[in-house]
Amino acid sequence: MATLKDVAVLAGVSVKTVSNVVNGYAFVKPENRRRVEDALSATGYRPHLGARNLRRGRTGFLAFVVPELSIPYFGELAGGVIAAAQPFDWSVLIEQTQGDRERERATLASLGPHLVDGALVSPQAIDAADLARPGVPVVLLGEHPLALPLDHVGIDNVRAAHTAVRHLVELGRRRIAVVGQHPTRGTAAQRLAGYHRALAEAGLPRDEALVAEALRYHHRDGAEAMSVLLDLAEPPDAVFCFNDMLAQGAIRTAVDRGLRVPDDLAVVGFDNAEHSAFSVPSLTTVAPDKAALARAAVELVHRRTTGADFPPREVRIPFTLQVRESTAGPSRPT
Amino acid sequence: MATLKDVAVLAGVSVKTVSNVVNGYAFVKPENRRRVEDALSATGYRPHLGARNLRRGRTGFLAFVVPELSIPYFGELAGGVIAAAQPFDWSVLIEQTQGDRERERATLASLGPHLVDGALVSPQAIDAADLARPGVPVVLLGEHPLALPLDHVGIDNVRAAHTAVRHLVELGRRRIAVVGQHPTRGTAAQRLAGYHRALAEAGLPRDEALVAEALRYHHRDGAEAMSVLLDLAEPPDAVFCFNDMLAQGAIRTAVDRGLRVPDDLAVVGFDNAEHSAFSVPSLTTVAPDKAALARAAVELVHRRTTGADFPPREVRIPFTLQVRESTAGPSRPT
DNA sequence: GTGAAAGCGCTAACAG
DNA sequence: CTGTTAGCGCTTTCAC
Repeated sequence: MATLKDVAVLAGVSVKTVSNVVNGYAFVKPENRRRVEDALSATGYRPHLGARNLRRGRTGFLAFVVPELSIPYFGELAGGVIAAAQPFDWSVLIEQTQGDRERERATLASLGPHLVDGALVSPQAIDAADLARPGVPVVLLGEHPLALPLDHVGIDNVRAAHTAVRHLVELGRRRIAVVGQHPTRGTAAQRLAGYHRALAEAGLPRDEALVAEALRYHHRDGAEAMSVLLDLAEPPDAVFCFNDMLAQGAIRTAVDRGLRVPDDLAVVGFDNAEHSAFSVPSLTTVAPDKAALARAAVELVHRRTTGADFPPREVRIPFTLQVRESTAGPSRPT
Repeated sequence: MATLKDVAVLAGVSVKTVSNVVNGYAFVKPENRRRVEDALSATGYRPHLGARNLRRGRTGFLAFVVPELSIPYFGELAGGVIAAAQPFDWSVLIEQTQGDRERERATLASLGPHLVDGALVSPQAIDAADLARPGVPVVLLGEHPLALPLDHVGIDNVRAAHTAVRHLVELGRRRIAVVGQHPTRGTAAQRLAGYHRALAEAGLPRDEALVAEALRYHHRDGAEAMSVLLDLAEPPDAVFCFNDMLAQGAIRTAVDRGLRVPDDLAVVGFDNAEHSAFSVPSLTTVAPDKAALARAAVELVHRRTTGADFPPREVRIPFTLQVRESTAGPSRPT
């Protein structure tokens, strides 16, 4: 590979001049500029980003820490983050933690300024003590487990859950269950709060038996939780699941037991995975604006990396409730 | 951040000695080793990977070039690649091309040895002329568009398609359609060949009207293609889709038209997305061993980066046909 | 065993 | 406007 020096020798100028041309510095003698440009294309020169960044004191990388890329929501979000980071000349480094607290801790700890300029984190299991700042700006994306003074970009989870459950109430459902309660996940607590608020407003009693836990938020977890709920003496007539995979798993269990969705059981999900618009039945779900989420998070962490100093920001991204067949649809022909 | 030099000064030794300790060089005087280790933990030293790699002449990065991370198949694959790259101390750089030929070309061209040590590529639209080697080892993953002498890791697409279609034949289906034909995608041609072979073996006629194109392989494309197929004078009684999203979209259209799956229309997909085991009906699909795919590809590109010289390798990863409700299930109660 | 010094490819002072 | 030089943080000869 050609280096700056090679180009300089070929063009008969100094490295500085070549560097000036490469970096678009305006004041270069036209004659020299031409010769440099010729040499540039003759050698097929490409700057060594590592060396440039070493010199500039930046790394050129942004970390995106997620539980698993195989969860469609994070896949979609990651795509958005990569796209949003491009204008800032950032390459995105994706780190998977499997939602494991120890790995989240280790990952965060390893994220020094040597490796990345900043980080976007969707923490699952981590708690306050673990979030010792890794020395680079961190913006929490989606999850915000703690009342910590950290930048956060997300939707209003309490309000979103409230909207979802109120929708079920308005459809006349009385025994509304929830799937996805989680011991440490901050958004789970917030969504549960929104659920409780909606119940209270509707004058419906709380029933702890209707709150089902899920640890991994995959289809299987939703299916299993639903199974337990349907075994109750008084099974629910509706269920609000904390993500779409849980919801699809829940629907699967309901159908296996011969229930009709939404007639016997109405189901609401969360995240609006692409699939949910096409499933049978299609899934009513809370739809955050994922592209806006990614963009806002990248922009915020960028401002931090420029040294901007302001109090921790809480950025709220809009969401909508996508009403589909799993709550409002025609009962499917049999 | 502490540098090697800082540590050296604190420990009262030279940089070299510190470097030796950090890199696990055996012969360091115990006394010095202790002092260095103390200084190391006192300063919280972490090596600057960029600088190390600059010096070592490697980048520490592996590129993974995909159309879109929001496609669950690529999300799952990316997760596997990240995991498989870890043992080689590689961070994975994911590049999205949106399946666009120009962006694929540009991405490949930008992948110099300055940026990454190697690349894994799932090319969608690119053709021979564009695959001018970017100067680093490239391994094709999944797709292999051309009869080019390049390393390739994938499943036997002809055989996989043949297996899928034979399954439909054995169920007694006679008008078997295909969704996902594509002008440049190599795997599409291979899957079509497998389809034709299975038809021929069964003594079924070819009918060009039963071959539907799809450009983006999302749900919507499958839904639209299915719609056209169902409008035929003689609509199909089975359809083989080139990925699971197309298949789910096709099912959606069938259901919307009041057809029963699998009774009126049997559907087979490709990729075995996690979702397909839980959808209603669950989807019969070709299931490649994705973890093995990722592992084999990473290992192969690693061997290339060590300078190993051997003729282009073709690595075949096993697959299975997951038979589920969309072909063999009970007709769903109505 | 360890120190001094060179240099990976690049940019930023600083002269000129 | 352009050349020279130092140095980002690290590893690696090469002496000692």
